[in-house]
Amino acid sequence: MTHTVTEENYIKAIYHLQHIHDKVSTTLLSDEIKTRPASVTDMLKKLRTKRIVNYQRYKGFTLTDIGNKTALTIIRKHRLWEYFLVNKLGFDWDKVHNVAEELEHITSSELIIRLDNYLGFPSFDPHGDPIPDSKGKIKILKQSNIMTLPIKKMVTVSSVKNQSPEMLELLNHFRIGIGTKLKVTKRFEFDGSVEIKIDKQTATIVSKLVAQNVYCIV
Amino acid sequence: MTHTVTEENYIKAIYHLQHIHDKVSTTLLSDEIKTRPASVTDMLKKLRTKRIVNYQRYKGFTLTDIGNKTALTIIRKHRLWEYFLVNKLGFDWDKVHNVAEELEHITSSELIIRLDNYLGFPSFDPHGDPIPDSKGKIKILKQSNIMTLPIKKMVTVSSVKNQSPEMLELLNHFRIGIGTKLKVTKRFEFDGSVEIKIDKQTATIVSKLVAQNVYCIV
DNA sequence: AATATATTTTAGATTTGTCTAAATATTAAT
DNA sequence: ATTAATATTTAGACAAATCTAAAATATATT
Repeated sequence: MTHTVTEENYIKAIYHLQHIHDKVSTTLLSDEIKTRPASVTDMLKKLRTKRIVNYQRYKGFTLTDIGNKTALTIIRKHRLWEYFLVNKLGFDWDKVHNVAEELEHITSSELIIRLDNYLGFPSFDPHGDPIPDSKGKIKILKQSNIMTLPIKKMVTVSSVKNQSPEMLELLNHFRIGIGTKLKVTKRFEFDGSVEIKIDKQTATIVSKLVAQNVYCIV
Repeated sequence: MTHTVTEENYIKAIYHLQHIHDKVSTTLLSDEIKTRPASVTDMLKKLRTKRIVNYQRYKGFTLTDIGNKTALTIIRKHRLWEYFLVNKLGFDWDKVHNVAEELEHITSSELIIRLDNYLGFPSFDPHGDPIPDSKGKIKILKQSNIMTLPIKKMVTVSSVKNQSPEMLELLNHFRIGIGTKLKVTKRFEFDGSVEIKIDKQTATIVSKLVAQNVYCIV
């Protein structure tokens, strides 16, 4: 079964929303995709006939097993391309999302097999997000965000939740990236900000918002 | 100025036809693109308003300077991707066209600059076709096809004119590729076929049609 | 439970790129 | 130089994905 680029973008968006909200609504999806709710309804009907979503009018919708599998292959492609862009072409990790957004829709499956092999079968993309393998299987790490970390324990940054360009720019400025080692040295009750030492050296203070979004392996 | 994928395909097709026919007609283009002449007429009007073609109804059309430049950047992308697919991902040279056909429409110009750099600024793609540089400049080689080669002169295969999968499959079978060294040992008047020695070893006979399509540097 | 508010869906229109069939212009042939 | 054949364009329709405005349904409030 093949899908248009638009269909793939809907599938990916539904998958994404299902993992951050326990209920996905037409409005929520329309907001994510930047279309009108009426357009979402039209697309849901189309995806229903393709057996990608379970959908009944006024009763909400979820991805079917097929839909989930499809989403995972799109995400796999996206993250492999991100890995390629950063580790082979030397892009900054905060500049690759939009390009990968286009590359993920290239249809050749041989291309992805070869790309995966060329990259050495990576398990995580440059933002620390897991790359599904060819069967759609994902490696899950036990991670904690900086807010919940014990004091003075050395940890390794493993992923970033909010991946807006603004957030990534900020982290770049702090020299925080995937793999960076750091420890929490102090917490400030007043505003929730946290003092951290990066690579045992410079002490910096990051806001609560940043601390909540940066995840580490303990 | 940005273009849709469809527009880009038209631009590329016009460019291509202009280089193999001295006059390009609506029908010829419709045949190349596999659409109806009526659709071509519609698109020509659209491309005219975008200043990509000079077009007057019933009087034919040509690419403008802008159109030519646009075509060259698309071709540049196509051929860089072909180079990548063959030389980095290990695709066979006869299997890359369709994938490159998709990749050429990825819009990021930074991507192409970085890809070019990553590949070492190649001047020719895996079929021996020149890759326009970032300014659209093309390196031209003096080449002759096997039909016009002097007897017993050692030459190097530099490009293949007809790049249909069938032709490329045939050349693969003969172990003829870009860079292969060969010499003509005999010509047969009867059907125009030619005996060649590849890499000084095996003598093979190729048909007139093959001989006409394989170009070499003398 | 009745009403107000918010959400979702339908109906009908729009844009892009395509099509068919008919009309018009060009080229070739007698 | 007409006529015949061929090529091109117009007119009108269609599918995909979107939109607006109105209708239908669900949820929240009193």
